[in-house]
Amino acid sequence: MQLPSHRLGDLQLRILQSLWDRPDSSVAEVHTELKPERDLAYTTVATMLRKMEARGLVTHREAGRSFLYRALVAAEDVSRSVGNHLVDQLSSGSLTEAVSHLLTSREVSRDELDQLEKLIKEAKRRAQ
Amino acid sequence: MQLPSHRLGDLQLRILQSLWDRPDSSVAEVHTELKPERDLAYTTVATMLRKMEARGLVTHREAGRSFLYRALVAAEDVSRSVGNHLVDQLSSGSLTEAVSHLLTSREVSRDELDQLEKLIKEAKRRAQ
DNA sequence: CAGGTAATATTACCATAGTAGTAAATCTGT
DNA sequence: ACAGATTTACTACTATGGTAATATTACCTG
Repeated sequence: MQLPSHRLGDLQLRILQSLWDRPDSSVAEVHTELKPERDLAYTTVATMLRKMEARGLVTHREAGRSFLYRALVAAEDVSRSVGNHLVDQLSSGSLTEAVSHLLTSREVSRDELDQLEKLIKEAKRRAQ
Repeated sequence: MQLPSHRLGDLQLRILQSLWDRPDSSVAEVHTELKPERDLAYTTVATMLRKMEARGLVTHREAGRSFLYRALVAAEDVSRSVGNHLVDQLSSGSLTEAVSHLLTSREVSRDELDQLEKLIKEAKRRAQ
């Protein structure tokens, strides 16, 4: 599953997330969900979905007079790709360096740090 | 320091990194450094630098007949911005979720995990 | 001084993300 | 049946990143 490698725009990613959450969404549903964060015209969402379909990112089926869209790329694949890209950008590929960047450049709560520690331990156990 | 924010292209970021590493580089020097990874024409680098200057990302001074470029944005600022953007994209802003994504979607060596653990402890101590 | 070389300046082109207006088709309530 | 609403289709435009060829200018060397 080599997802169409080149970069997804912010809007495209956001739309994908919406579709992962609620597959078989109509344009109206996606538009409504995005409404609070981005005040886009209805046709903007529709056009974007069309373009994304052309790129193989989503597909649709008809239901009555409206189209129900569904993501064609898996959330994990996109996450991995986005993450890898970022790690490459941020630190030429070093994961620890990337995380270090994140830790030092953000406010990280005590709670989050605990969670992170737990994550590492998890990963270690799994790596065993 | 509101860096002319988002969407630095890959090439632009790469050029910035080169300039952070070696300020006052000529076009030729940047070009030479990038040569192994990307086989770009000399003029491509020159044009990109010009465009980046127009965007306020870099500046130059003259030295003889050539220009010496220097980054105008700080590495930390760009790192933070890029990192924040990633965390937003990957997990709507949750750092731990983002790191979790990174950990599960990559091969992470035992050694890296140890380093990560150390990072967390560091951060905890600092947060005290 | 001539000719090569190295540097910048100008110009151009393509792809794609984002945005949206307008048109056409279709449904729906009164 | 007609008005309004919903929906897709088509078209278009801006911005930007990336890429580079060509033109011009300036310098250096024999």
